[in-house]
Amino acid sequence: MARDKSAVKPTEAELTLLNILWQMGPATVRQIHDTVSTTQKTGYTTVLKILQIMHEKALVIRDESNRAHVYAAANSETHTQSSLIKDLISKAFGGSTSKLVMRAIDVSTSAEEIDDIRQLLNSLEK
Amino acid sequence: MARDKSAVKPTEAELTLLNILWQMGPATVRQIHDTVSTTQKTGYTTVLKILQIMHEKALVIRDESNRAHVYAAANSETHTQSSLIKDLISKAFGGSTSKLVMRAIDVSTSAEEIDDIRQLLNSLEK
DNA sequence: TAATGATTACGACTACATTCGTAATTTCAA
DNA sequence: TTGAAATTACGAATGTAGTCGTAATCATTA
Repeated sequence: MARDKSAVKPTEAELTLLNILWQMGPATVRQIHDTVSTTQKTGYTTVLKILQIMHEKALVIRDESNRAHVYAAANSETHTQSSLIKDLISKAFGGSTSKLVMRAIDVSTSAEEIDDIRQLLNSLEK
Repeated sequence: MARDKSAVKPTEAELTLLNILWQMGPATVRQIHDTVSTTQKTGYTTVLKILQIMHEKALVIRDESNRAHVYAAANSETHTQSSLIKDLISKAFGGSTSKLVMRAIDVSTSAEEIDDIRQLLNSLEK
């Protein structure tokens, strides 16, 4: 049975690459590796391999028309964030979104964060 | 270098058992297995093994004074929730709590959830 | 005391994640 | 056209998660 697309949860390394793709837009392995190298020491073929696996899992799409394949995230950042958050809510918050929000709020340290959240809530009040 | 206690992120199976321990309080392997069996078909020794690994990782504490060891969660549910949420914020939300809260809100389907969250925000307004 | 039943300990096996070396392939320039 | 550089493909090695069978240990009772 083929796995439902939304059921594929990216691993940690995969999420790192997705973040780069969301940031840069479609990119070659070379470009992705250059970017990831600024913060981590990861080999070129490691990045390549992970992208190939992500392609099998349909986490990325790939344009093979040129010598250097161009990879792009298959799902939007928003979509992925939602699926990760739903996963966490169901596994660690008994399915209660408000419990997660409560916890998120008391984890916020900076005043700006709290202010942002307050504004968010105000905009809900319309 | 010994791993910082708060750096230990429970795996999925481990989180399942932690949820049971938070619910039931300290319990034997037999009790935990009985509970987990109501929703999953997991062997007794599987549960035992995972608890032993969790003990090595210091995710649980263990009372060995009796024949049947009694296990208990080493950290509170709140503490663990906070650490999981911080992890998710840093890996999928660019470190922004308000982005996560925003996403959590538009993932809430039920009216009660939204109401709960609104009340939560109101109580912040004092 | 000895057998039975329950529990823990141990180790093996599968699957997946991560890493990277090496081979094969392709492109471009000399 | 051939060789160097870049890229993809392949596969191996390591580590962790999850699963469970079997052996060893312990306690109770017949």
